[in-house]
Amino acid sequence: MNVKESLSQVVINTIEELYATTISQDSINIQKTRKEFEGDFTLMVFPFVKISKKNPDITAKEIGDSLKNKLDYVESFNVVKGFLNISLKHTFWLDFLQKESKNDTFGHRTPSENTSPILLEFSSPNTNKPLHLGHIRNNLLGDAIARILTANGKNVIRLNLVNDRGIHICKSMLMHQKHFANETPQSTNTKGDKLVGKYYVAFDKQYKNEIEQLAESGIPKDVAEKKAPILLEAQEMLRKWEDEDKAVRVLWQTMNQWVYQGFDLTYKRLGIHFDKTYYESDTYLLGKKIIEEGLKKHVFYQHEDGSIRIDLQADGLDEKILLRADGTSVYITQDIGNAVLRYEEYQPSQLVYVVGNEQNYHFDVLRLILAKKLAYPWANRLFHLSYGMVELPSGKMKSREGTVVDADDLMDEMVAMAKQKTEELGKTTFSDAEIDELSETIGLGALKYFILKVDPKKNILFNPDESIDLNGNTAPFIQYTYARICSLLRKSTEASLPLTTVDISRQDTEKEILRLLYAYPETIETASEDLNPSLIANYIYELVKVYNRFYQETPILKEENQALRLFRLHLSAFTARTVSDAMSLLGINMPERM
RNA sequence: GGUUCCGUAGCUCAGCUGGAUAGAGCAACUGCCUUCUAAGCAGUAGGUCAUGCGUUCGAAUCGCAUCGGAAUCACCA
Repeated sequence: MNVKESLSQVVINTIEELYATTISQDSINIQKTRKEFEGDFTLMVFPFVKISKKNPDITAKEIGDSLKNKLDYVESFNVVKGFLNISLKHTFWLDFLQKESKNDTFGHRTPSENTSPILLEFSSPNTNKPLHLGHIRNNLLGDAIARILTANGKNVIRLNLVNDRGIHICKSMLMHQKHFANETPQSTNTKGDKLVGKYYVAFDKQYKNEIEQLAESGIPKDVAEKKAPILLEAQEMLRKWEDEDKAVRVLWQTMNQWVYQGFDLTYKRLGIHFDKTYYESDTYLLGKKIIEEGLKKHVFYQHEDGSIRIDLQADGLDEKILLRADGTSVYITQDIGNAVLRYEEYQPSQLVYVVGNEQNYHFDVLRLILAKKLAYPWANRLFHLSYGMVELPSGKMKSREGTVVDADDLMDEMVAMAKQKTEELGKTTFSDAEIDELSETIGLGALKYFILKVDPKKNILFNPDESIDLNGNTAPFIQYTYARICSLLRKSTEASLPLTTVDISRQDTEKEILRLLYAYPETIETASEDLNPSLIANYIYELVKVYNRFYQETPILKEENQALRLFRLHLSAFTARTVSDAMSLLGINMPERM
């Protein structure tokens, strides 16, 4: 039981004794004392004044007296208006440091293998174009959430669903066949996904030209968009693919392999991996049977044009197509099938989808159909982790128009910036190889932190001209703090000596650091429950900021009192470990020197 | 038009299960390296928390309305 819990329990008992009223846990609000007041934790007593029928100050004092009596670690308290500020004995904090600084899994829950897993789908790329900054956000969020859930003791299975078939892939294939048939990644010395992406852009260019030409010959634009010869050819190619035409399938296999080889490099550099990868070409027929069964049960109905539909107007949504008139499936059909497949395969406690907020409506429909129409009792376990778009000053990124920030280019740029900065600062004690490794750690760290520190549901504005900062609330700032502590520990000859008794009752900054460290487990818990890595990032920043103030203002190795010196050393080591652990939950590495 | 999300300092963001005087970073200005790594620290300046009404002892936080922005309402994924 942690302090807040035991304080809460005693408050409940006290209110019962003093005022003969039973209150619930929910009505108790205890938080970290604000730094301008004295104390460690603060209880709001306003909710109890109606019960006590006394003014807030008297009520606070009565509760404070009781807490002090009943809990031996409560040192004192003060009352400011209706706020009861509770100070713990300094030995409480020393004990905490002593115990947890040796605990390698501080803040983590031990993983429970036997519980039903959480399925976490993320990334889910199309194979017709390379990954861009928007995909980076998706991948980083998915990866960080997987790590955070695991730290909170959950059994997480990372899923990727690769969209490897469809008209968009045919567009790239067609352009390759028509204009670039001799090209391979090797022959052009190009990353496979980049090469295929080039064809996709080329298709769009030709398509637009054809529409324009048709329009000039007097054909209305909306008709031209459907009749452009190049589009018809792509559609024909998709039909051949579905008929398993050998030549088309071979080309498709070949080009997808190119893309996968490219993606693998990008994933590897980002530090992303999956436990299982599904391919849409294997699963795209999945939902059809369920729809047909639903039709028999009159959950769905057949429209006069032959398509199968569902009317969701009673639930505030619209009519939705589930199967086309020709019997082929649409996206929602596949997702219904996928969800059922996954449920049957894993019996998950949750199915989380990391997908952009542009698909909010889609997931509303999906959950509604699964829950209300198909009556799957597990449908409420579906959770759409909806994140905001990454926008440029010019607006949304569009692959087809080439207005994207390419994932690989951005990583290169960040690493180059880190390297330049390192050289500017005159870090001369590193070998070339060490500089490269350090630049990778710093550059990628800066990128990841930049993305993950923002609340997932908010849009991110990325200005390529300003790029990503390396100062202030950034990963390099945090990494630097870590490296400085590592340096202290390397220099000290006492780092392995045990903590000894020391009076820290007046060490306010140190106690503030300890209070923050104490909050690490609950931070992981909240981030896990909310599926929100930004809570971890903000926590780290707060901790590091206070530590830096301490580092700057207070002698550590140079402290003459050995007991105090050891205390500060242990505190520093514990901070470094916790910061590093928290950063690892964001997938960010830490350098021991920088 | 319907639905959902967003609106906090010049810019980028914290703070939101209601709590004390709304915080950081960037940009600007001022100090601090003969002392543990200055990728740092301290300070100055910058706010009608979009607006209005309501609920409450207490509202940036909750509710309603209005205004602004985004997404979506596909036989695309």
